Amino acid sequence: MTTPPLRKDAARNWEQIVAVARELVDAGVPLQLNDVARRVGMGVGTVYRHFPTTEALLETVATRSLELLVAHGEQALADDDPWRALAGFLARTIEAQVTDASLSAVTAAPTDALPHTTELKQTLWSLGGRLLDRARAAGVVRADLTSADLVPLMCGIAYAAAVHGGADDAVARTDTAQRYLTALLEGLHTG
Amino acid sequence: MTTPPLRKDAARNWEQIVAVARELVDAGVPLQLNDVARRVGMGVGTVYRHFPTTEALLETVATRSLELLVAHGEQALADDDPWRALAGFLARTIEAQVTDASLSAVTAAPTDALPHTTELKQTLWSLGGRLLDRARAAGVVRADLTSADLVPLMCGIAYAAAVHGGADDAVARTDTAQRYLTALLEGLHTG
Amino acid sequence: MTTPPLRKDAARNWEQIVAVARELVDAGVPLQLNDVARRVGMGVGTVYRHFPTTEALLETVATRSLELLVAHGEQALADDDPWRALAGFLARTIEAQVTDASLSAVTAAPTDALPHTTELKQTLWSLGGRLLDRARAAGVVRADLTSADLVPLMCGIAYAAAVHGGADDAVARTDTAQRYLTALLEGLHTG
Amino acid sequence: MTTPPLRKDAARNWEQIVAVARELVDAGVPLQLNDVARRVGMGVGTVYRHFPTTEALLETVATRSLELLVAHGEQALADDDPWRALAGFLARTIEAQVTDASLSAVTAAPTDALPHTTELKQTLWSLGGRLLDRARAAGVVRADLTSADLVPLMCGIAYAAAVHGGADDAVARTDTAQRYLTALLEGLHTG
DNA sequence: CATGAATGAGCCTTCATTCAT
DNA sequence: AATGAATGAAGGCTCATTCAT
Repeated sequence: MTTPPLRKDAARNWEQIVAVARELVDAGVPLQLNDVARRVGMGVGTVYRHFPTTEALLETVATRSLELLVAHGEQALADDDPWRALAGFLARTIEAQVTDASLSAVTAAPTDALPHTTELKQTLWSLGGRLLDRARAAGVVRADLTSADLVPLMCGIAYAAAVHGGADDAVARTDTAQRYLTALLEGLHTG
Repeated sequence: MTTPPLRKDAARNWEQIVAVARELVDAGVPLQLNDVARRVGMGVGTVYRHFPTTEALLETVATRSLELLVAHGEQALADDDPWRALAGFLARTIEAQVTDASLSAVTAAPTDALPHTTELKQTLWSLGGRLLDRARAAGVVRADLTSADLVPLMCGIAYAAAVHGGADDAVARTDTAQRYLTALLEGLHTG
Repeated sequence: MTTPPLRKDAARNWEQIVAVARELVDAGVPLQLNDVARRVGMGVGTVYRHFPTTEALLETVATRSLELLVAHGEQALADDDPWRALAGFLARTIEAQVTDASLSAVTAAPTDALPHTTELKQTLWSLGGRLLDRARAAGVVRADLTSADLVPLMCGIAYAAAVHGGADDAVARTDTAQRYLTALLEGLHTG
Repeated sequence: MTTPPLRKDAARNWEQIVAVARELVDAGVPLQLNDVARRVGMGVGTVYRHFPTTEALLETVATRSLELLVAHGEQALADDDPWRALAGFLARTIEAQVTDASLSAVTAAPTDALPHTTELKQTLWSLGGRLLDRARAAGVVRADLTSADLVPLMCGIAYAAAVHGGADDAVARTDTAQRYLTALLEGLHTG
């Protein structure tokens, strides 16, 4: 549910705004509501009506990625192998973070602008926690790793890949990030 | 050498500016040259004469930490145990990053304002590279880890600790960071 | 007659809008048509249809007070004692002004948005004028006081009480205003 | 002391800003810092440096009037006749309020932007209080009139004159105001 | 008739940088 | 060399009013 407003034309505007915002995010341009408005060719007020703050818009852009991750997390829980399930989930998370700049920003943010974002994040952390618990119960992961570490570690790896790779070349960044994740997982793996 | 200008009073001004900037950095306040000038009780022009940009001032604040790390890196090379030398060096690096906000910013920056900063960073990366090479030669570290990964990984861990711990409580952040480093080193260690 | 439109549902809308507006006025919140619409749960357009401007709505809110004052003025004319009649009328006027923020605004305004408001105000000034004329004819009031002074003086006293008393505490403001009126009347009284 | 900054050119700017602001105030145009800047032909920042808020500028414009009133109040204290002293002081106050729109605004404001304004206002109220006390001690004024009533009453009379006279024609407004003051004083006078 | 999305002028404020004194 | 006043682009946000649905 991405909660687009009801009226047909308003919905189209909403879509357009988000689309332009996504392009800007992908291009590494910091979101500015006035700027977005100008690019979409709408009045500032329209953009403000749909997204009262930059954060609200950014979170909306990040929503799709969050939802995909949630979907994957739920599938992962069906995996018999607790370690494979956890590792796969984390790999997907990293890939998404590195690919989608809005996701890394929203993930690292301590507070959210939209309730929906908070829900999604909580769902996601909870899925991660369950995957981690299963792994810990199976004795395949370091005992001192808690579910509160998952998000920071994923953010850290994505950040490391960004520092390594510069702003451009998402592919290279993805490779680097997966390499870092592999090393880290090696360190977290037990049994 | 931190390149203080020659004349006595100018040198005192320089020191004062850096001192105030360090306080601001430690307090988490973003550096603004006008702001610094007001707090030091000098004209903006004076501050601009010494530090043409915010980055120049920030790098100057970071210099001490960089120098200390270099010093430690050189000592580490004297250590007989290649793994212990590398691990110790990285531990110090992380601790410094978490403790000194200017350091993490300068370290992650792709470009430098001051030539001196570039030199220091290169020296430091080179020391890290040599420590890594020794460890690789001794077969105690994953072969796919290159010296270009060291900085990003350290930045990533510091970032992860920041995401975990929030802005306050440097002690808790340090603990977290060391825990993350331990896990990562476990993954990098071989033999 | 406060001119409510004819159709039943439209009339209900009209009532609701005015009711909410009165609450806002009483709470000291500046009227904004958008704001009112949101609070009433109607579209802006509906509110605009009924009240083309903020002033129109404000005047409508003030209408009840104006009508009550007119009623009192008519009763006052029946009083045998010209001075008591005038003084009583002014006391009521002041009380209303201090109590009802919409009234003071509408009273002091040089122009009106609604013809009905203009009528009411003229009726009221005319009543005041007749009360004043009677008093002057009886020689109980300063000769240099004209009917054109009545409104300004009442507005002035209400304003004075507001300056004295701050925004809150309508009771204290009423007391103050009556005290000021008493002093002024003492000055206006003759014979 | 109107505290103009020290440097020669800055002082000239300060003067120009205040001069333009005074014109705007006299013309009944609401002060806006950007607007003032444009009219003076300066950058916005310059105006903001001198006057951080609209209120600060308005109070600066009002300062001259406040100072003149203080001066008159001090002279009034030298008058042997307590009633004449008080009445004269109030007459001057009213005249200034009616003539200078900045003064009436600043006088009625519950809080001040500039400390200097607060000082001046307090000095003025204190002078008024002393004149009132003398009159009360001499038994020539109503006992229930306190020094806290002086300001509100003066503001009220000025407001009444404004309601009566409309925006233009300061002369007519002054006459009206003095007439109202006369009536009020008659009411306050005793003995 | 009712709705409420869209508009965009207009106001406010900050801050990096320059340059006259 | 030091000072700090001036600049003005840039960005943020609100709100009265219109008009397509």
